[in-house]
Amino acid sequence: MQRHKVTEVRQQQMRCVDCPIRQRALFQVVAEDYLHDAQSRRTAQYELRARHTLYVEDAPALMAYTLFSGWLLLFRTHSDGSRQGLRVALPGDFVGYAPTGDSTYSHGALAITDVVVCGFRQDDLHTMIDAQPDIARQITAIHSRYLSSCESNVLGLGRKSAEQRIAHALADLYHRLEPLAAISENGRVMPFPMTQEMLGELTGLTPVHTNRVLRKLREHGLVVWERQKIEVRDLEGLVELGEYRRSFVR
Amino acid sequence: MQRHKVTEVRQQQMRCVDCPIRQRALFQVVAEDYLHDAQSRRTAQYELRARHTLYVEDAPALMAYTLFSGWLLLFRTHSDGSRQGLRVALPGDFVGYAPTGDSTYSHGALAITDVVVCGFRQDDLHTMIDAQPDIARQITAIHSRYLSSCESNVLGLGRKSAEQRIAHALADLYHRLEPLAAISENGRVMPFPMTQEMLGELTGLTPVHTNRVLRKLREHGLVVWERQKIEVRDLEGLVELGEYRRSFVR
DNA sequence: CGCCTTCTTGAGATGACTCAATGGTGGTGG
DNA sequence: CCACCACCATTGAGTCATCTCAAGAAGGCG
Repeated sequence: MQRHKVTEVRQQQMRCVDCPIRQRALFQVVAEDYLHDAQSRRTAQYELRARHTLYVEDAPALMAYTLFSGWLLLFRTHSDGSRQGLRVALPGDFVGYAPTGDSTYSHGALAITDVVVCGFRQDDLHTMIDAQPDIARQITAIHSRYLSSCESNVLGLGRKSAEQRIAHALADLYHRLEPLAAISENGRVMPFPMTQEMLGELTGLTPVHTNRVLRKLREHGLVVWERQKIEVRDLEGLVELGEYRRSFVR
Repeated sequence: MQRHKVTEVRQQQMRCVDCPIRQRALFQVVAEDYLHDAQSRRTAQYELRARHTLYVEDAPALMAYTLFSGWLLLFRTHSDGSRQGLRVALPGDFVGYAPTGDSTYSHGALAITDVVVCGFRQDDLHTMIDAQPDIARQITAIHSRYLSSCESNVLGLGRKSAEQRIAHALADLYHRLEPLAAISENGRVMPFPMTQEMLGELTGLTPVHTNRVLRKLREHGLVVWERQKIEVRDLEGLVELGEYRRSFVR
């Protein structure tokens, strides 16, 4: 437990870019013709600046989003104002889905970097699900992965040391960034637009302790923190320390 | 983090009671005729004794289960052998679902009490989903609730004190037992078949500290622990301390 | 060029853990 | 029917991981 207060977050009116779906992360298995149908629905592309929120917890869940570019931090807020990170969403991820029309978001979503998303109205998604069982299967599959990843977080926060939790988080991001071709050629440097404070929110640590742990990881020759980047010196060691299981994320 | 070792768990061959579905917690919105179809599929009722596992993490997820009677503890195991509880499943809950045929269980399920479950083959569930979008919607709704509850656990383990976490867990169980008519008439006593050790697993605490926290809660006049029972003296206080939000569970 | 955010390090406090021992309680077998 | 045993709950004493408060250094941006 910790009571560290978090830097304030700005709210921003999203600018609608209003162009059709470019990517189909959500729709990989959907037939072309149906995808065409999806495009005719009121989906739209939005831009959001870093440090602004895409949606906030407990608000009516009107839209769900596929992330096109940038990173999002999904989080829950504690009564003392501190944030607990739940998951980092990367390009291709599908966030904010709610199963019924009257649901609220169970968490907030904060733009770590500038972000482009494709928004879907939940109503439309529900209609699509009823028409296309494939989509339903896909959404349950997505939810299962998130659930599994969330369970990993519970295990980590409940049982693992700070070092293990950070190692796990970094190994996770590395393995999820790899298929996005976001890792440098030699496989050592990954982009890391989060602050240490955010990494602490994700792993349940104070910024101060996060920093100390990163120093330890550097001293152990596992990773080196650089502004906006992390050099992974020993991926195997990171995976092993964090007890990262690849299968749990995607 | 804690390294406390957990008492060993027995494996048991499940006895198949081989009688048709009696309850339809999973199928509340499914048309009667389809339910009939479901009964013709190879669903079966099983009994499992307390302290035995229904399924273990990483095993191929062949079956999913609707819990008829008894309590289950869903958990993940840490490399040091300690267990982290994820959720207590109560009668009516649907557990062990996997979205694809080749998935493995992301967690284990341990019988807290003697238990009766109805087992479904995942293959059959998938077939049913494809035929009946309603079921898909229902499963996504169930998953969304579990996900939300899991997110609450992450928030709790990351940000809340031991007292708050235990208060949250007890408030949660109280509110979920109420609709099952499991609370005593005066609304004060709830059945509590878990050991303090298990409650500690669920809240990320050692048995010893769990005990101390329960003493504090008693001294504050919130709850009184009795063998197999908990007397809730101040439900409001419990909810407030644990920051329990009813909507997050069901 | 100066301010603001982020990172870094030190020193001390504290919540939760570990080890250890005692006391109930219910089940089981002689 | 009683005695024993296994499991669970309880309490004490000491340790350790992580937190808090505090201050300084290092970049980036207007």
